[in-house]
Amino acid sequence: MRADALKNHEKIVEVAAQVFSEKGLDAPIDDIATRAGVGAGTLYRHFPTRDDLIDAVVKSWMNQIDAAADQVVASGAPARVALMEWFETYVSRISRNKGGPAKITSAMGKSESPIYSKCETLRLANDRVLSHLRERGELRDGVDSLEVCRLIGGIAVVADQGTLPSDSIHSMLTVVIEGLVSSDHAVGDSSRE
Amino acid sequence: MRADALKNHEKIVEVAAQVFSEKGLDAPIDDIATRAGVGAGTLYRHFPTRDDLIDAVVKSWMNQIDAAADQVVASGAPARVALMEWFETYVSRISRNKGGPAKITSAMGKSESPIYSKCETLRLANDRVLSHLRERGELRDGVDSLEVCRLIGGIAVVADQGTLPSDSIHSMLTVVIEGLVSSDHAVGDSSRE
DNA sequence: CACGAAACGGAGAGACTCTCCGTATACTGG
DNA sequence: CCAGTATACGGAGAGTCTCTCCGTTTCGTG
Repeated sequence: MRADALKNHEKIVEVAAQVFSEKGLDAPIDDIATRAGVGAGTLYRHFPTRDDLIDAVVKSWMNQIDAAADQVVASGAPARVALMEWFETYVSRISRNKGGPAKITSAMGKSESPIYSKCETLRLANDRVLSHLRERGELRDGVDSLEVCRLIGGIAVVADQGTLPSDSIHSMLTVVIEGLVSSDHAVGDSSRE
Repeated sequence: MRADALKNHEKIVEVAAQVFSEKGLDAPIDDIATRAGVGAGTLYRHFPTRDDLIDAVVKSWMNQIDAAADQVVASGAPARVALMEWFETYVSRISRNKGGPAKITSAMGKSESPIYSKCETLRLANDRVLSHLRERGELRDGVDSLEVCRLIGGIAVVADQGTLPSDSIHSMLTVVIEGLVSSDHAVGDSSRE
């Protein structure tokens, strides 16, 4: 790769991250090109589709997902607490940019998507958390990791469009979590309201 | 209203229903105008925004929602069965057109939306089903009707973008249902897999 | 330093939304 | 039945965005 090409590549990703966080993932591509000081043609050569650009932007914070999952597993917290913490992290990460939940969740399980590898990272992290709880017998049978990702993704998508009361996400997550934990693990006192 | 205006109004709604079902709710407005044999100006005068048009199209099948809810209530089925039937109806109705789940669920609770009244119909129907089950003590405490609509809407949104395995929706609904039913109502044999 | 490959950039085509306003048509009173 | 007017029509066109094409510029090597 030529030096000027590399410089432009980095500049575009940097600016895209900025613009995406200001205007959401639907921000005009031309805006990004202009603000990066390159022509539209240059941007499209580096990133043929919008998803390729998103992929590059998202890459930087994806490893935080792994760390969060590992931490939840290591904490050894009971299922309800662990899942709530993990799911809230999951939702907040994919919701970092407006339009993010829809983009990411719709690419889940589609191996041809440019952002598939990021979705895999999410799914595998989720899998680690679920497997850990399953080993301890705290999870209902027949729970599939990909479906849980979609379920949580669905909540994030809904939350992303229009402003929900802040505790609304929490309530929805509670329902899902109750649906996931094994029924022979009674609800603790504090969880009931 | 002048006779020609009325005729155009009806024609536009009829064509829009057709086009929306072919191309989804994002179909070009101009296409609808052309196929209805009117100018763009005419269409926009009748329906200033896309949502106004969607509202008119959706109106026709919204009463089927009420009927479905009433039937589920009248059947007296146990919570898990009743909810599954109701939620599957809910999902399939709002998914009739591509883009429908997102449109409808994002307008949920936003009284300024042109399709708010349709969302209210959905929410109230859902409320009837939930209230009925709550009276019979089959529902967990603290379940809010609007949040359940959003939760199911989230599943529908995810299902709407990209083709999911057909039983995937069923599995996700199962999780939500398990999270909604009261924990002192044990799972029946057939529901476990 | 010169030359070929690599990269640049912006003009412009195509798709879509939405408005504006000159023209045409339906209704009403005489 | 025939104005006259309010109402409605329609499509040209401006604005926005995406994406491509290709003439021009720049890099880096021999």
